[in-house]
Amino acid sequence: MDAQEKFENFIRKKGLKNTSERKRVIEAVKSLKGHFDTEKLYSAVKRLNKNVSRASVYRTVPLLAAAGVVHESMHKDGRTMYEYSSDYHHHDHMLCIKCGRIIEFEESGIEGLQEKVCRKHRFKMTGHGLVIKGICDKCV
Amino acid sequence: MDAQEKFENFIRKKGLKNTSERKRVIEAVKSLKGHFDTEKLYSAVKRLNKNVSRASVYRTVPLLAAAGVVHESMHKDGRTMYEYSSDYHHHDHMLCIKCGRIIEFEESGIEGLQEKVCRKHRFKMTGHGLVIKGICDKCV
DNA sequence: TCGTTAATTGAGATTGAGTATCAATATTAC
DNA sequence: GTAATATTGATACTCAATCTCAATTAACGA
Ligand SMILES: [Mn+2]
Ligand SMILES: [Mn+2]
Ligand SMILES: [Zn+2]
Ligand SMILES: [Zn+2]
Repeated sequence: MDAQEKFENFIRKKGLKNTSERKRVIEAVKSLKGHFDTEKLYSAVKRLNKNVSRASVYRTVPLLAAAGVVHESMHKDGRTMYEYSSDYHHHDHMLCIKCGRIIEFEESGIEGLQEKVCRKHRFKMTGHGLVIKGICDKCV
Repeated sequence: MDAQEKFENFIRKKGLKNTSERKRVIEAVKSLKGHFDTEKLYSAVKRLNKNVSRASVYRTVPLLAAAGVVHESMHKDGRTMYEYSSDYHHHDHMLCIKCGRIIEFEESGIEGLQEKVCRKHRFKMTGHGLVIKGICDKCV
């Protein structure tokens, strides 16, 4: 499903309004490759000559996350990083403390053990994030 | 090893100075139970009638982390949370999105799989953090 | 103990990401 | 089209975190 369409469904279900500003923010999201924070998204909006205020960009991001158009991926330098993927499926991240490179990985064994731990604590998981910090092979 | 002693060794190795302000910050760390951010630590310093400026408290925290006196545990509301433990051993966290409760857990299977993934990517892990978000048993 | 050197401190200014305000405007349902 | 309501944007504001720099202090060797 297309991002605009996905967001439209969400908006309708919530009784919100599908404004041109929100559409323009989604265009900017699509133009970005990789991981980004809200400030970077705001820059992308301006770069595309879309006129959306900083306030509205900041207000739109949580909606995009709730709609599943973007995914909160990790924290870097105290900022929440997001990522867009048309066909998202879950993964975790390694973060190189020297060059800042982000490596994505999947490990179903870890996912399974997380669920086991949650059952043990009667904890209803809604999301999780694993970040491994260290030094990547290019920085040794 | 005591926290003061541990920090002293670190300070000496780095050629820094063991000031009374730094000692007072460590006293404040010891007075805190559980997880805290830097602002909360600064409050604790004041509560103990220790006179250390905000700037120095903020400057000291990264040193404490580097010395292993405190451990960076997770991000909550965009803030880095730390924790002190005289006999620290690694654990991960569940965070209840309703009440804010933090549950600690250990799962050696996950630790092992992380190492496996790192070997696969030739990544030299220096640290990691897993946060599971969801709803705790008291909030169902 | 004294003096030299470099690290550290603190008060206050500054930065900057993120939020609040509120009148003007746009969207939706009917 | 109209009414009801959500949204926008310019701007002011908040507040954690950092920077500045003169004054202070720890460390160390003579
Ligand atoms: Mn990713
Ligand atoms: Mn903990
Ligand atoms: Zn690297
Ligand atoms: Zn709870």
